[in-house]
Amino acid sequence: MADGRVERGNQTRRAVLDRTMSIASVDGLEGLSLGKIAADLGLSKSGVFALFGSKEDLQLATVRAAVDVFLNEVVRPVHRDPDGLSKVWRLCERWLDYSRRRVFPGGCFFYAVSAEFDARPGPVRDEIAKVRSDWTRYVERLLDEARPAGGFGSPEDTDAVPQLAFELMALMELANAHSVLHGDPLAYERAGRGILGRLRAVAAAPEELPERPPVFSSSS
Amino acid sequence: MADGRVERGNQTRRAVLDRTMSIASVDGLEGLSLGKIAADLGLSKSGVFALFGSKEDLQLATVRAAVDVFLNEVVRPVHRDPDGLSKVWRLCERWLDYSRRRVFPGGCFFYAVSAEFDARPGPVRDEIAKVRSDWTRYVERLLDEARPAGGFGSPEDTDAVPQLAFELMALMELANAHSVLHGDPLAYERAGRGILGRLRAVAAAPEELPERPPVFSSSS
DNA sequence: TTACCGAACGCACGGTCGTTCACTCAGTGG
DNA sequence: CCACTGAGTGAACGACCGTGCGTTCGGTAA
Repeated sequence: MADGRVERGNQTRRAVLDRTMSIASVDGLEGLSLGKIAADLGLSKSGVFALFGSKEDLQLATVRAAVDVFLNEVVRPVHRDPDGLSKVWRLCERWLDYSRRRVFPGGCFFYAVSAEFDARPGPVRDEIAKVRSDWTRYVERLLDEARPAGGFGSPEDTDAVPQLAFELMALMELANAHSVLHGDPLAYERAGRGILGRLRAVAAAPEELPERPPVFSSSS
Repeated sequence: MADGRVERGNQTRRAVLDRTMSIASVDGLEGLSLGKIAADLGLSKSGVFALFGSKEDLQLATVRAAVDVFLNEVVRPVHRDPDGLSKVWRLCERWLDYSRRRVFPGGCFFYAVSAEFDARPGPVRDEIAKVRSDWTRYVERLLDEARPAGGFGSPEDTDAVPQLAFELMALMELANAHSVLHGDPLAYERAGRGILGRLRAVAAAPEELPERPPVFSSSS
């Protein structure tokens, strides 16, 4: 089996999700409208509906599709790099670039939908919370793996890694928020500077990290 | 003139805005519904509509009302304190407490509506952007005023203040986001620790700042 | 008293929303 | 060949949306 009927369905689903990811990053997952999507893609409203079963299922599918994009854009490019704080820095660089390049037109997809659903119980919020936990744990794991290589924090300070992960993620997210709201690319430079500052402060070999982040805002 | 008729209108307006601020911090400004609000307050839909002129005007009025709450909760309590990094720290403490106490049930009002409107042009987004700029400038001003007192950064490093303001705000906002999404008060401790770390790193007299933030997550 | 003003109401409007249902049609598996 | 399945259609549904209009009522000012 596989080709023909079901494959056509998968392609349509993919096309729908490409649209909904873009829309949701700007207008939120609640801003998705079956009618609008159908009109955009030249389909019938009921056809789009039937492909996903319900609006909530469409929202969940959109979140999962965005995870896949995020993994391709941010996580996988550095996944095989050698452990160390340089790898953490490259991951952060990828993240800032993912936001800066507007892979999703509204900036980071997960920033938008987290803020939208963070206080609204339900399956969508649960999925978003799970995705964010996974991301947090991944950053912490990379920092943990950098410990023997770069060495930072005293071994008994078990909170150094989550604390540092928290600070890095905070800088990345505000860069996204500030840049999208004010259209100011300088925010990415500030975040990069802050991240490098934190990483160099704990690094056993700071010279392996750049002194300054790449410049995105040409003021000349 | 003044009393009687128009005063009654002002009281109703205040009651409406109290509701809309709460709703918007959870469901967003787009989640406001004239019908719902009217039903909640025992008014007619058209009555609520007439009080504000349009839904967009209601959204704008809600943002401005939230600014007033924010000023009362965060800014004014420390406004007369003596300049210095201690004042900056107290401001950050007030902010974290404002988020933690859920002055707005969905956490920080401006975090919610910024993420909602950051990529959606229009008067509401412009108002939100202006409010955030004002807040940023206030933090930077306090840091600037702390310079002669506490002294930090070389005088020619004109970017030290905005950079530090960016990092402090990033930590505060992620604390709010993480706490609302995951119900985890530990985030406030992490933010406080990060903020104190940054402030103590630049302070001429670090002993005037606490070593650790107050503990909010009782794990015992 | 008379004239006016703003709050608040009731009603109806045009539109959009998510969802349902019966249906066609084409590819799949026995 | 036949039975079946899933993609996609089209019309209709009930609910809710923001908005406009005409009106009522009570407080204000001449």
